[in-house]
Amino acid sequence: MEKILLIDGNSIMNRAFYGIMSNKMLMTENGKYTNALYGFLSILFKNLEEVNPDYLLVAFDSKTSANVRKQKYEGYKKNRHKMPDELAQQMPEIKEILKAMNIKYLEMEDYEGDDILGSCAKQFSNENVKSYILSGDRDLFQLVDENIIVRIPRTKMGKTETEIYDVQKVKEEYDLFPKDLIELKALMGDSSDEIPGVPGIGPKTATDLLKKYTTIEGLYNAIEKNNDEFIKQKLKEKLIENKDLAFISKEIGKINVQANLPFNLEDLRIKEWNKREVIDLFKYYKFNRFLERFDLKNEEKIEEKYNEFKVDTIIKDSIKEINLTDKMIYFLETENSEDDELIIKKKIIGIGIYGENNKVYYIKNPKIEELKSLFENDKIEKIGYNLSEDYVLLRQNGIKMKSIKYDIEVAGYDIDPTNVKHKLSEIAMQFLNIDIQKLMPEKQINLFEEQVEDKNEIGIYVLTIKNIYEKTKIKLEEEGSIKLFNEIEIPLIAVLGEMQFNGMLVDENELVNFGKELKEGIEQLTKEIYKLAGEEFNINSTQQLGTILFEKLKLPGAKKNKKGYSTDVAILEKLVLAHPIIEKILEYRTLTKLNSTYVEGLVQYINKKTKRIHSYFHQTITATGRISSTEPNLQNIPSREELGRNIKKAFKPEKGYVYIDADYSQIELRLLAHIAKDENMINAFKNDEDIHKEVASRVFGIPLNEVTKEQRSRAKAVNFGIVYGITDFGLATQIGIGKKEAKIYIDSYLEKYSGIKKYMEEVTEKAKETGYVETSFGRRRYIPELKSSNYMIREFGKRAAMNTPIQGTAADIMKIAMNTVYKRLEEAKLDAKVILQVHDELILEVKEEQKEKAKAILKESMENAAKLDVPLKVEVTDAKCWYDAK
DNA sequence: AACGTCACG
DNA sequence: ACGTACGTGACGTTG
Repeated sequence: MEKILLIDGNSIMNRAFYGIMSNKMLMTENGKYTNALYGFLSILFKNLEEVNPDYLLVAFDSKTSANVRKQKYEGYKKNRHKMPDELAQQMPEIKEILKAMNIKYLEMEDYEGDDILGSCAKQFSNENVKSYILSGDRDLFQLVDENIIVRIPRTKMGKTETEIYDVQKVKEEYDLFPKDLIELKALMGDSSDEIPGVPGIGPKTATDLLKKYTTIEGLYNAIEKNNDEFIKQKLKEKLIENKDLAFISKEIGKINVQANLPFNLEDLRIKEWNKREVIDLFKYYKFNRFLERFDLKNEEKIEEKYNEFKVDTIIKDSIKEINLTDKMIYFLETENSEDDELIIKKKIIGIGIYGENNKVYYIKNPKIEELKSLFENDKIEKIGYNLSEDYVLLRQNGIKMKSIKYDIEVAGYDIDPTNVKHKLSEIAMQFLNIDIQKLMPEKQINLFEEQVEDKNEIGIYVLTIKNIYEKTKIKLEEEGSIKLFNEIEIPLIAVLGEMQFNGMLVDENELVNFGKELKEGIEQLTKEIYKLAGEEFNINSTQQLGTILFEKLKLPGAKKNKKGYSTDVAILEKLVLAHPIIEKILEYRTLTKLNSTYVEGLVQYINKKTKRIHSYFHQTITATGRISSTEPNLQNIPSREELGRNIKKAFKPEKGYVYIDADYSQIELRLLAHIAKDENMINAFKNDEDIHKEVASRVFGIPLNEVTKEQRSRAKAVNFGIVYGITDFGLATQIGIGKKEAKIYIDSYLEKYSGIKKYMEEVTEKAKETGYVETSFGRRRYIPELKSSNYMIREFGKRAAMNTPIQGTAADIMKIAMNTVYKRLEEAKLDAKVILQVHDELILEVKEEQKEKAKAILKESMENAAKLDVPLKVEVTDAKCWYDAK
């Protein structure tokens, strides 16, 4: 049920005035009284908090509103003290404050505040709204019913408390129902409002009478009919004598709930404040407590900051008019394009360039030649946001950006790679604590209702970039990440841009033909599965499949997940022998995965003009420093299974070119050996041993030449597990053994490779102390999970702490290698392009005659990317398609 | 949008 | 007694 808070403005101002005055007269410097304002707002905030209403109204008495009742009885409020000046001054002021807070208030000529509140409460009750009337006046109790509650604020020892009157509370206090209070007032009167009542009758007598006769009508009826044996003679005389007064009193004491309200419920819904205005008023009245309470001080600081953000945008027709000497902070304005020959489907439509003193030059539709001479000038260092996208945008206009100096998005990532913020507005919020949307000029609408462009938007982006640049640079230096940023990440931007621009040539026919085979298989399998299931269902629906397998076919080993039965490979593989349908489902899954993700999924990304797939390579996504690939993801093209590997046959270089494919052998294990400084493992790599076999020999305590295939494979799983931050459960499920056995393997491993054991202990310990772990190149990842109160989350934090330096250092090394390869290929002026990186694999597309040179450069660059206690080993092949590169 | 599943290193 | 190996992205279903 929705709630409305109805406030008796005069009554609460009155209470606030006298309540606060008794403590201390609040005043501003120029002698204005503010105590009633302050008190009113205190009471308002407290009640808003406690009631949490959906609607809100403040009702005031108007100058003439008492006249209606005065006409009926001239003594009504006749001798009431005039409002003291100190309070009267504050009445218009509270209304100003209410306006700024977007709170509706009302006064009506013929109705007193009470009448307005009563009318609202009764009328909105029909709209299923519960009313909370806030007043200092107990007259309002007559309105109380199951949907109307009266709240009376009370100051007690300097604290404001609230008394809440519902039907029961009224009954307890008056021994009468709320509606009977009208009758009560008719008899006993009300001295404060000067309602006469029947002279000589007090609360006790009145209540007794009403309990017998309910209403004054009932009472006088009884007297007329002489049914009045309980009424003493003297009392009876008083009653008869003052009958008129009693009825007049009833009439003027009764709150009018029939007022014709000049608004509807929805108009009263609580709205946001006009913060600016509220701040100004609170500052003027020196309501510091409220400024603090609503965090308006901070708001105030932001306002100041926003003022500092005033940008002066100067329109120029040509880039030539701008005098740039050594650096350029800029923002490219783009719009989406339909041109499906583009690699990134965006057009450059403007550029903003930082001048000095918050001046930004803006050029609409810059000429390509001018952009070219600017961006290819290596004397001018480029500072901006998401430069790898700009790189490609310019590249597809024939411009090769030189001298990339600073990317604020990459900077934010290097400061904290778990930052999920990538939009410029989010980065601005994070580092500058400003909402750039608020800085944007209001969009103007012209006669044709088209939005008029505003040069200032670009100006604001540029200024934002400049300020984030200055802020993050300091942070990078403080955290010791500046070297990583300058020497690894920044040079990589162009390489990633090149990779996206180059793309990978894909033979669409080959892919589509493979898709046809898959689809035939899928069709056949679908029929067989329906037959084996005895009905048709959606095989792709894990829910429907679960029902078929575990309810209809009653197969064993059902495991539940959030949505029903689990049907993943691990579960299904255990059931292969239980029912022939399982094998078909597994095969169906393989084929549909290949078809939808790798045939249909890839085909749609083949560029119409280049016939290539140009994936994005993201530098600011992963927690460890790896890059990621999207639209499509070329880092998860099937490789492990033969059928899936066929996809790679469609990836082939242009005629006259070959792929050079290099991958790091065991890079993560090598790094584990190096970082942990484990002698046994370092020696194994120095001697170029088969590491899995070597581990099997030590862990199982058998001579090298007696290690079986099975033992080697288990040792391999242990090696992987160690890098991930092994658990007995994880290892057990991976290789299909029991938890106990897995634990024996792990313990034995850690005993034989004690350096690794020590490293795992130390890295988690240090991470707990400092809150972060680091790679060998100073890439930092914070691991707040280590401080979690949740055991699972803490354990996860430990595994991340163990894994990140290894995975992350491998990522750093690959990035270094990529930078070197790119540079060396350029220097050697080879017809060779970097086209793909898959974490430990790097692929070039090279003119056939130059393949040996390129091979040597690739291998050397990768192997010498870092000097470690173990050699880095790289295996390199050339091939006529990706499939053949093994 | 969340979830389950599965492709990769 | 609990629920677990690290890091990703894409697809289909479901609500």
